Amino acid sequence: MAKPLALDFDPIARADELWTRRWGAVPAMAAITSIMRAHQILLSRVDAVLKPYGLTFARYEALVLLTFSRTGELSLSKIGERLMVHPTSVTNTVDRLERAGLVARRPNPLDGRGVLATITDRGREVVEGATGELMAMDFGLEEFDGGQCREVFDLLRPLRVAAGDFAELPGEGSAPGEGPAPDGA
Amino acid sequence: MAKPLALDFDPIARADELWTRRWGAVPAMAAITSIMRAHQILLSRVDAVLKPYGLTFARYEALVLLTFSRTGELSLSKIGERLMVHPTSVTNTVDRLERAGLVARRPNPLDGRGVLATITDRGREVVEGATGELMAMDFGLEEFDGGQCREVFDLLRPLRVAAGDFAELPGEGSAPGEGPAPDGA
DNA sequence: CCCATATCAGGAAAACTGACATCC
DNA sequence: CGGATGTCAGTTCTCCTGATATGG
Repeated sequence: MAKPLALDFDPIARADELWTRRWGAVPAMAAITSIMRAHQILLSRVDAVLKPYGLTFARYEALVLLTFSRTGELSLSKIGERLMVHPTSVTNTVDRLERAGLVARRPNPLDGRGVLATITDRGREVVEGATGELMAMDFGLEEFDGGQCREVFDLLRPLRVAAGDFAELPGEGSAPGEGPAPDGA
Repeated sequence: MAKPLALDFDPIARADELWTRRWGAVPAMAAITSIMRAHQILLSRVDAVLKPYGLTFARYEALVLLTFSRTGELSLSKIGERLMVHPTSVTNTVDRLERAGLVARRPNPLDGRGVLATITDRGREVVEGATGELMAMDFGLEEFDGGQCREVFDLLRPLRVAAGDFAELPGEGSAPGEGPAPDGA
């Protein structure tokens, strides 16, 4: 597509060699660099698909989250909590979704301080369309099968636990996808 | 540190359940979300360490790259190639490093179009100090051992290959750090 | 009163596009 | 000339830091 293969060697593996020679073995260096680059690649792939919908991945995630709630609405604080983003970022995200007519704001009847974001019909249409395209390209992970995706999830999970994203529940079982649900929904 | 455990469940696993119920199993969704979040966590950890040095991770990477070259200097185009960033981003990064006195620019004597970025003595001091601190905290991957870091690298490598970062060389061996891993997958 | 919720102002960082001068 | 190298201008997006009005 764009670049016809810039390098004839793996830049991260090369850096790891030089690093080891100078400062000793630091496997974490290759790992973090890999994650950074993977993030960059995936974000660009996904954003390219989302662009025609006027969405970014962050906005898309917020929209999906709303479709997951029974009533189609959530308080901004809950959105921030689930998506692990700052309150000001939530405000910004909802602002843009609102301006695009994909969500609507309304005061929380149960809490005078709070604001609820409600997904609109157009919002649901957009999510539906974008999701179809994203699923068709496996969210940018086309070269990974289900097992490898699962490996990524499992491997990275301890990091999220350590970061305090959530408490490890002993009885739950961490499985996404399979688990108690076989396939039939 | 900051938040006392916001959730009592794994938000990604939860999303995956709801997703499966609505659109069918899409293991890529949990994988990409995990990578996005891991990126965010690691970047915030590393940037916190780098901040006192007036560095970001991107600038730190550029600085390290310069120490890897024998002469301590590289053309901007080569920096961009290795770090996988756009020319304008390289210009910006070098601008800031130059303003901080960590690198110096000079015209490339071998190519009138080119510019070389040379690391200064202060630049070397700063890299040395920052690297010591980063290694002490395993680049934010303290909860991972060497084998797990290696797993992350191996798992994510096909993505970089597919993105055209570099050509897969058959004779080379992909191993960073040690050679053939004992832990046969 | 203290805390939570949300917003606003403003700044920093990174990425991208397009245009451009320069040189191979 | 076509192509590569940097730079500049300008836009978008995200994140973060206060400060603030309002309500629990």
